[in-house]
Amino acid sequence: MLDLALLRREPDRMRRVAARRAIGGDFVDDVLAIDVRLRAARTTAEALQAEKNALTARISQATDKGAAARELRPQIADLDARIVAANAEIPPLDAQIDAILSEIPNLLDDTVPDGAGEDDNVVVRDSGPPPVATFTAKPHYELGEALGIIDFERATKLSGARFSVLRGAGARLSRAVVAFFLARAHDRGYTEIAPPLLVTRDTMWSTGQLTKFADAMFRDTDADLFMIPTAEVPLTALHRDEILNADLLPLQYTAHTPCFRKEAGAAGKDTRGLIRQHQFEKVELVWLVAPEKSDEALERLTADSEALLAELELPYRVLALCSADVSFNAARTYDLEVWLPGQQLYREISSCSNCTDFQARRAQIRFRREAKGKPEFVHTLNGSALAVGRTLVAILENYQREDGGITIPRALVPFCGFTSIEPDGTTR
RNA sequence: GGAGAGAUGGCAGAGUGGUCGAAUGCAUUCGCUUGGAAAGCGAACAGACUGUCAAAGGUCUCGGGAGUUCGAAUCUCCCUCUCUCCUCCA
Repeated sequence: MLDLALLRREPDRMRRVAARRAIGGDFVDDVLAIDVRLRAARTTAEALQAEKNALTARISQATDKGAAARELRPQIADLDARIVAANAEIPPLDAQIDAILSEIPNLLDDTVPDGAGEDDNVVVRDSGPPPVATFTAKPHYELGEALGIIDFERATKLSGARFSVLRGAGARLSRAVVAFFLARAHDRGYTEIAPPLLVTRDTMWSTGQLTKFADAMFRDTDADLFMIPTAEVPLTALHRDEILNADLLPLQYTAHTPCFRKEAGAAGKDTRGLIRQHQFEKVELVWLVAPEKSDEALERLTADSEALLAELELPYRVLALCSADVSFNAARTYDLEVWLPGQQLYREISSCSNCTDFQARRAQIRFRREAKGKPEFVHTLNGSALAVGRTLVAILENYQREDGGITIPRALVPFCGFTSIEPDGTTR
């Protein structure tokens, strides 16, 4: 949620952001026009109310309250009518502003490169050129099925398209990846959380997902609960409606959860393999920090995610998303992309964003610098560290052997207890 | 799913129609005291909006909404949530 006061103060700034994000900027003038009317209506109503309160106070102070009440009743009745009329104007105006404001995306950081789409994202660094293979690498879905560790056919039988069954070494490897990610997050100071996977509408709204993923979410309509599309939601909303002590900051949380997405807008895209599933696992990192620390926090959060790829010795690159590709909540985003030799392309495996005060304002997450200080909004950041399914994909494709077997990355061996998956699906 | 109890400021907890945004205690902050600290004493201490250079001031909020009344934390109705017991259950 954008700050209305900021919009009022610097409308041109929002107009520029709208242009850079390639969305229409009419809403700026719409909001400002409604805001003028709203404030006028409020002032009028409040002045009348103050008048009435003064009369009521006179009755309270009178010795003969009954007499005073009888005497002032006509005046009060007249004020009442005018107050009702003045107040009636407020809710519709309020609702109009809320409706517009809650659909406006976050401001963009000045460092975000201009661009019209994902092709304009800027590579800021990489782990070097992807290695040249000595044989033709296969895509992970062929490898997985041949090894008997991923079963797409039976998943479809159980649940339809975009689901998968992991089996044997595949399931074990996946679990090891999660354990590895969580262990590293712990080492780096994150507090592990095991959150609910179903959250209320309020929670979902508070982190900005209800707009962004509105059609993309699975939900139970009876209880009006939503299945989380990412652990960002419960982790960020953990301190919703709280005023934190400054010495608690920064808060660093991690969680391993399944994520559920309808992928309604992705019909026909990535239909093969583990890349785009209705249900996938992810380890998420979330920071709550003081505003002046969020730039630095984004670098550290990104570095924490990046270190996992480096330790797994997977080829990757880091992208600064361009203005048109930065998502609704974020002011600035780094994507981590991993090289997939089976498909000869880089693929997103993590997205690390600084959401500044945008989610904090929706979720009312504040902190106080001093005992008597005014509450301020925290800045929230989130990033994947990492997407588990896509990590599995990357491992299969990058660590495949010519005979169809898989070598386990060294860093993972202590977590899964085997060093390879043989062509027949057994482990060594 | 059945029955009952409850929801007040950071916490605990008073307050059943009128100077109540709210006693008191704890916590916190500042001052006095002290060589320093503790104790003691004094003071400050909810959030939002509006207003101002800054103030003063104004409006709203005692889970949420509607109502009764000149006036509601207090009375009425609806909703939500929490707790306890029973039932069920990993």
